Amino acid sequence: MRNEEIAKTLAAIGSFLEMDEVAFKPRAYARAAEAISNLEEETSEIYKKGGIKALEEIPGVGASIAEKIEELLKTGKLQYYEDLKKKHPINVAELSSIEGLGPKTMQLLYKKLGVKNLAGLEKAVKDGKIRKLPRFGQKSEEKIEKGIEAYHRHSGRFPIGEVAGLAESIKDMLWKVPGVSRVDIAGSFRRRKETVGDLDMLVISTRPKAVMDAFISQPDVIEVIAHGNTKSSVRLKIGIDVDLRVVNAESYGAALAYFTGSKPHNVAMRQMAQDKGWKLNEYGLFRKSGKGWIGLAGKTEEEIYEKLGLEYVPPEMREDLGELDLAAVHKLPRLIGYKDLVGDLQVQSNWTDGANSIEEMALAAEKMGYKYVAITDHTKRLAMAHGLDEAGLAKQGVEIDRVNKKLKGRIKVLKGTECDVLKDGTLDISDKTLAKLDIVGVSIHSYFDLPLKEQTARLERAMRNPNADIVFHPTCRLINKREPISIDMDRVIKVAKETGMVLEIDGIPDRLDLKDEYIRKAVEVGVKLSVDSDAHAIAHLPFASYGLAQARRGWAKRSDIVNTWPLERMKKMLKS
DNA sequence: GCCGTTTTCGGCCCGACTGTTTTCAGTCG
Repeated sequence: MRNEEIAKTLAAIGSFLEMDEVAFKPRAYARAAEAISNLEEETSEIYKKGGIKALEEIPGVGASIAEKIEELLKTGKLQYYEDLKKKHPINVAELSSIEGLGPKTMQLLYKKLGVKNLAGLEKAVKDGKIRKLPRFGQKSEEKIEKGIEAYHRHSGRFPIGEVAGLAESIKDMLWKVPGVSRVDIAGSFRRRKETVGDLDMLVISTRPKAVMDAFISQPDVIEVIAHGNTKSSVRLKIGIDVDLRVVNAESYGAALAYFTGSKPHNVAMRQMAQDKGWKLNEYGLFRKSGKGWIGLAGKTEEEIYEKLGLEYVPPEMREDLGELDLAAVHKLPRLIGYKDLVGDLQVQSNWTDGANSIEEMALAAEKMGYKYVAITDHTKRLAMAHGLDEAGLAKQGVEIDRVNKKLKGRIKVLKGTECDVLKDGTLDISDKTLAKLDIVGVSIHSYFDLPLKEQTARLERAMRNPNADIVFHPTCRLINKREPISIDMDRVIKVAKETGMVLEIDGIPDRLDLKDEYIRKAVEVGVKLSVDSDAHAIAHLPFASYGLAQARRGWAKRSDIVNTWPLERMKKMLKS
């Protein structure tokens, strides 16, 4: 049983318990569900390795829930859950994906109208039955109807690179509204999570109404979900929701921290405030004084962290994954900066499937401020990309020599390749040819569905080739499109450590591969990484910044990323 | 049901918006 299914089951239990008005347990189950769905490793693997004790190590999972997970893993069923389902024959997982529908509403719809699932809900809406329920009216019914439409249109999260342009354009639009003196995009976007579910915008304005009106009348708005004085919420054509909050300057920092999240990070922060007898909310940090509260901080995020005795935590680290412990002792790692790259180690040219010539790519890389760029075209197995063979690589080398001569002193073009890893782990270019190149990236483009053991052995063999330097996009995933290959990443990291192999963070928005969690594992054991754009055209070179964001989310320092280093040092680091 | 540098009992984040109510419950983030 996969994590997703376990999480869904636990979440459903939480909802059932909420219907029964059980105290505190619903949140406990919801938290456990959240924790499971955020795990990178499969719970079944954790259980296989460490048994029930290992399950209890998962934050939010205690003895009781661990037992229930064990039952699910062993039997594929859970009696406790089955009993609850018998009591409430409601498809909670399905219905809870409808915006605005919580456990209490589901229960009411079931009791009064017999609604058990989405199909039943759609029928009830169609028959106009919902508006007649107590506490319901025409508007509530319409809201549910719109929720159903939205569900059919889009359910899921967007890769951050796909909405970045949109987010920035809304920000620009808000800036132009009279009275606005600051705009930020908060939420998971600010934390640079690989995908975002919605966008949270924050503004300071002397004229809130003007901002709200401008916001809800943007051309792309297809629905206004909420429209108040301090908060509005809209749904855009592409299916993403955008929230906007207007706050005053005095509490801007508190609001920015609050709406940046993550939720667990915020909860932990608030707990810290509470432990001091203080209160932290989106308006500021307060201490009690007689009947009222006195503000301690709120204008900036920095002063809130400081008052709580914490080092300032960069947004990318705010996931409650240990950063607050380090912040409390002022030992946060100094994360790699967004301007620290001096080269790009994966770039394709029009010698294979790229759009631009080697010289054009080199000049564009120079404009990015880089000192070097590796041309890494595909190799022969990738026929669809017109991959190069040994002779092709030799010919390309001559052209690179020519460009280097021309651009001498401006930028250095490195001879590289994105060499295909064949099914058995051998490379599809001869060692003799590879040995002549500056940089050999290896990557998998076929047989994505080999079993774990075989796939891991395949990549390991490629990594042990003495000419191989970097593993490009190691897990081969495409966000929202293709699952990562089944591979033992602990093993890959270990082999990288042993062989001096570099692992890549590919910055293409729907790759972001390695992902943050694996980056952190690699960084912890001292495996070196590269952050590349994987550009197939000049316009793609800035993709590296998405890779940098993930590097920061993986707590990488400048020293962990080889293409922040000067050329000679970087080359020395590479194998042979 | 979980959790712990005030711990193994007694706490558990908190406020805005909506729709339908005349004071609040439900949902969301």
